[in-house]
Amino acid sequence: MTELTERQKEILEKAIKIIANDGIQNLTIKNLSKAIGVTEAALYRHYDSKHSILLAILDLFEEFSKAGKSGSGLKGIESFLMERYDKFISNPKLAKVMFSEAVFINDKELSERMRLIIHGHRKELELLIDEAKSNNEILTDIDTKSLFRMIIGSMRLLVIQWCFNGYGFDLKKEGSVLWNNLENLIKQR
Amino acid sequence: MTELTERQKEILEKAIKIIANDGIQNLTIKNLSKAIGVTEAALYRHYDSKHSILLAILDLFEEFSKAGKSGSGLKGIESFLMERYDKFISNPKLAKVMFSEAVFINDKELSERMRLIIHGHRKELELLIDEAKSNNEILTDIDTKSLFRMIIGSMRLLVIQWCFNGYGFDLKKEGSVLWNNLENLIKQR
Amino acid sequence: MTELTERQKEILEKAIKIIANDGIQNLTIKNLSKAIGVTEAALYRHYDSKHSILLAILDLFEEFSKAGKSGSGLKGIESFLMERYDKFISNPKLAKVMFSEAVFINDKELSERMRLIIHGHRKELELLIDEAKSNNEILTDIDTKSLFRMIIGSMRLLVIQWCFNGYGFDLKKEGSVLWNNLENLIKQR
Amino acid sequence: MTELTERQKEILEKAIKIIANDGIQNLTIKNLSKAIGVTEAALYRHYDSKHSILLAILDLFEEFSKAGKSGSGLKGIESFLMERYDKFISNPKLAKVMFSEAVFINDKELSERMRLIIHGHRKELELLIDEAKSNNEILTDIDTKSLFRMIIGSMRLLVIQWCFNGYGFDLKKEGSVLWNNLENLIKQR
DNA sequence: AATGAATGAGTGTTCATTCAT
DNA sequence: TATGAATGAACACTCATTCAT
Repeated sequence: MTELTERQKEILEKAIKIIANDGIQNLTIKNLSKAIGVTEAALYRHYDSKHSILLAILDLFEEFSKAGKSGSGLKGIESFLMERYDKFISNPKLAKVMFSEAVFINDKELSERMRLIIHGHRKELELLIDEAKSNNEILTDIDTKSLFRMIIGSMRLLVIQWCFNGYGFDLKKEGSVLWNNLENLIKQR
Repeated sequence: MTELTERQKEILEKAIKIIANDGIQNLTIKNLSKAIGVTEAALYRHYDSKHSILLAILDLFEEFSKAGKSGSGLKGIESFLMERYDKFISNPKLAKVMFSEAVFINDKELSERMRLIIHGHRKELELLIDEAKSNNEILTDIDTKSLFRMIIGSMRLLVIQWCFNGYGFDLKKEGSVLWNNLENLIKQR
Repeated sequence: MTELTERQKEILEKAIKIIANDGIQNLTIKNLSKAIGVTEAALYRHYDSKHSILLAILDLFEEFSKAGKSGSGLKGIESFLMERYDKFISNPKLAKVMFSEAVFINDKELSERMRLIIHGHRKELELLIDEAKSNNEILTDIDTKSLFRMIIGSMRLLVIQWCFNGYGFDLKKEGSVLWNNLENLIKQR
Repeated sequence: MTELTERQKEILEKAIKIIANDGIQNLTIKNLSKAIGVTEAALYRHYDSKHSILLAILDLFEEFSKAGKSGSGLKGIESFLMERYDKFISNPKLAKVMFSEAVFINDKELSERMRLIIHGHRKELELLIDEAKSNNEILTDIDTKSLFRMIIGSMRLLVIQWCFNGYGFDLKKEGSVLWNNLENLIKQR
């Protein structure tokens, strides 16, 4: 919420990079300060603990994954997906960290916040799915939960594959193909 | 694949439990030995390093996720999924760890092995998908990659939800519903 | 209460020595482990924190200052004092630490326990003073609080002088002189 | 003895407060600057090190405990005590710090100066005691050292009790009672 | 097969202090 | 006069591992 200083932005960016590349276990104050090129003590001018750095990363998640609310129903689902692909492309490392839910597992406060963010996304998409059903745009005889799992599950797997392949393919294009195929399947014929 | 002693089995079981509940960061020799009820030094009688314990967990993964090869084509896909659900139910903690790919991220050897296991699964399922296409059991105008992402992606998300909900719903039943819905969508009409 | 191991005794002894000679501020795990001749980590086999080492020192205080209950009334007061002088002589460093109440000031738990120990001593001595009054052994027209302050205050100052003079005089002898003088003053004539 | 600026006075006052309340260990530049409401760096405009702040506190001690030289012999002793009680009441926190000799123990220069101040007081009072003896105002068969220990020891204990009780009783009144009682005991009859 | 004691490297964090602005 | 940013050393403590018993 509060404005971040340049140093704070740098700290978060480098921290995300470390987590994405080498795992949470390698996010140490020492590694982080080395990556930035200052001493360990210097970090504490900008964040008063490692924990607060992780909290700030979660703030970034939240900011990052705020929807643009463009469209409703079936169109809205597509926007939801495509917007997310765009965002992931704009910050691939952050995407990788976001999809490693285990990252925050060992801290009650962090994992709870992560849970809330994910929960928010689900509610948002389920709403769009129900809208699309009401509009008779998609099949109504498949339960919303299953549709959600297909849509988000396949997207998640695609993004994970992209991350673990070193971002080596065009996520947006593959994402479009995936969605077109899925859309055709669930569309009301 | 040498036989595991009782103690070794106990060590792996407790290690998996710790990772699943509290994250990799809390898998320390101290925590592990405490969970088992021996001294830290005692662990080294059974495994000669923490690294080799993690390797043994990956062996378990491999063992665990070996397919029973029952059926081909569409029937094979269903068996593949249902078998997996059964296995996850039989060892929920291991399931949780398996789906946290970030767990092994910070060790080249471990993450490479993990990658290979996942790759094996993909090849296996892609084969079944192509079979089903050849048999004209499922739509042929959807690319195999997309089908794979839908099938496995939705399954993964379902299992993750199950894990993070504390195994609080009937995974097999929900998995069946999910598959039936998806099967109906992709079946040749 | 629980038996101390040889190492634990050594740790406490060296810790007391450091506090007595160089102040609480110099009681660091590093200094302490160096004084003992082991690594810092080794200390944690024997006490699980610096805090618990300080608590153990307070246990020692308590043990140390338990009265032998020899005598009542005026005789009891003398015994109380002489026993204490004997104890201080038997462990001069501990005496020095005991008389630096500020040592534990910055820890709620420690300072509270210290307070209780001191309070116990006061009650004990006040009882003896009141007994001596009842027995008509000492003047009854001086309030007990004042008598307590004279007796214990002068003893404390003597011990402090002894400590800060490097234990350079005969505490027992000086203590006897002090007490004889004070006794003559307060005795019923 | 150069004049202190307002800021310097404030720094010393807050430093004394911190030492009195939370112990020397909590007198850090960070805590001190926070208490004053400036940055850590700002302190160094006014004192060039933590050490020199402590030295300045000792200057204050010296200033603080300079006798008014009102009276000689027995009257002088009373004045000595009552003046001190007045001063302690006027600056209770400083009193508390002054009676925690361990505060300066870990610095050769500081502890030596403290020793000298205390030594000065002793000489001063011993002079008065000897005067009172010469005047035949007090008993001459008690050695001066013992008298000193009774007078100063009991006063010290009273002040310490006052400090650790949160200054919760009337020090002057209790001090008068104590002295009257002691005076009656040692007066030539 | 297990223990108690130890270790060297590393953990997150705080210390007093400096320096450019 | 004061600040924000930095530093090197130290802080209490934990890590995986070793070794004699």
